[in-house]
Amino acid sequence: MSHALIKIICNFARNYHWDSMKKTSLFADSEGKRVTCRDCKEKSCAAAVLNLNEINLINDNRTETTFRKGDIILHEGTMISHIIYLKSGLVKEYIKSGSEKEQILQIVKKYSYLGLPSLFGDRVNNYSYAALEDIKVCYIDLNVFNSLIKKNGNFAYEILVSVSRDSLNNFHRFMSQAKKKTYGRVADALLYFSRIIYESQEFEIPFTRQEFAELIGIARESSARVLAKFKEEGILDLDGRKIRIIKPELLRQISKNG
Amino acid sequence: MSHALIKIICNFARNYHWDSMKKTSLFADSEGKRVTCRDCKEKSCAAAVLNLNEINLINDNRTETTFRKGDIILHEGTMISHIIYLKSGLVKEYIKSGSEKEQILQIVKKYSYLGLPSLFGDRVNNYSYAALEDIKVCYIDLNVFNSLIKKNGNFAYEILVSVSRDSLNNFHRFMSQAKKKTYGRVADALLYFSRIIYESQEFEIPFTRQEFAELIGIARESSARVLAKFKEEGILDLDGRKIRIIKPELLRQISKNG
DNA sequence: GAGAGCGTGTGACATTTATCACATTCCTTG
DNA sequence: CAAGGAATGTGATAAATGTCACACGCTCTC
Repeated sequence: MSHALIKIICNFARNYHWDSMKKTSLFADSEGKRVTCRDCKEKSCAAAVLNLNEINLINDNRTETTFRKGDIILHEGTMISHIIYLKSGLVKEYIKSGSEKEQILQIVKKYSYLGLPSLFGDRVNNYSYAALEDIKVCYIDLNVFNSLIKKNGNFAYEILVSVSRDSLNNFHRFMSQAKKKTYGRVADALLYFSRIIYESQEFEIPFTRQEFAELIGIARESSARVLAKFKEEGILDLDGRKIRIIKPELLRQISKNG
Repeated sequence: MSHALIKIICNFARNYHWDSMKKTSLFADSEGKRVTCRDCKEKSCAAAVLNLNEINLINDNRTETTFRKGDIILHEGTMISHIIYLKSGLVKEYIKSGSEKEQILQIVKKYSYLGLPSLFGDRVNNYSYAALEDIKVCYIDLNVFNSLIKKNGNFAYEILVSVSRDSLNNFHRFMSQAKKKTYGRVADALLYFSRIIYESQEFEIPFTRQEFAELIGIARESSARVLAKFKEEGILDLDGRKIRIIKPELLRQISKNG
């Protein structure tokens, strides 16, 4: 069965995406170890880290499901029972600090796992997750996932890459929040949405101004004022929740200066 | 050679420490896989994840060295050439934002690796490291370390645990900074030193007031005022850089309220 | 022991940012 | 379409925090 078309885990350099044959169809050689991705242009996609048996093992122990916008996927404090992989859509990670209003921590985009660090910690979900739009997720059996990590060092290595990258990203993002003033924070948030979340100069944030302000840790009114000033200065175009960044270099400048 | 006394990597639940026979003497059975730690009381220490061959491989490819207080261990921007493991002492992790004054990110204490997430990222050191006191470190060959991760899934899993735990810790710490006001930040910093770094109510911070203030992202004068107020309220005792926390529960209260 | 240099604490003031109040717009629902 | 409520923008004000200035005390050196 050389070069058979198979369901497979495709290393997308940054993360994995679990998909049906249709979306990430891959060719595998007779051992199922060397694969070629038809869709994915990432170089590291050329070699998958799982063999055919491992791939089948995962496919036999995963379920796929959908959530509607606003649905809660995970509650903080609950035990981790499955690995949850986000196939499509955006998810917000948040905590409810003492039954008050929620605190948004970050936005998770597709091709990411939800709460991976918690898995290797105390196995209790540290954060809650809710869908910002209609999403698709995969539930993977915890034991299967863990045994794969322990049996297949290359797979473990790729997971390490994923966790490390998230760790560094979060570190940078929070550094910025902890050390910067209002203008720098807003600029950072806009660049974050533009470069990391939407990868576009133009996007529509899935938040009210209130939530947006809470995300970056300032007051609602302050965020409105800063956005208005950015618009006035021609840095961006503003239409409700639609934002178009016109002069990203100025935002970077503002971010740099704190 | 059943139960031979060997040099070994001992899983200290949170991290690893590399040590000579003298300090972490372990018994291993004939395969060298099951070990018992004589000193360490941690439960997870009962089973090491490396066999005798792997242990010897690492011991043959590591060097141990010391740094003096103030010495720079790693410069940001340089390529990662070795895994650096901190055997004893405190190290500060910092960045030099644009040749200006340095920005301290965190304190690293013994039994930690330096810059592990960077290793699995782009292999460039993201941060600089300098010794806050006289320290001992181990340099481990990068290829040996990586091949161990890929060949031994259990070892990889333990590294994953370590990276994940750091990631969660940092996340919590920066959350606190990003969302809290001056009093909450100072309280957090004091609890951080007391509980995580020194594990004691009484300690001497290795920083000037200026550096302390920069670490938590406030002005020097503000930190002095807050500390003075804490002293006035009987929350702590203050003598220069020596700090004795008298009422930790009040600090936790302040931290909680922002 | 005198002086320089650094780290530190504290008051006065300036700036930033949050809070409050309210008008306007937008969206939903009947 | 009308009405109500939520979301938003903006001015006035208060509170928090940074900045500046300066004095004190400690250490080091000559």
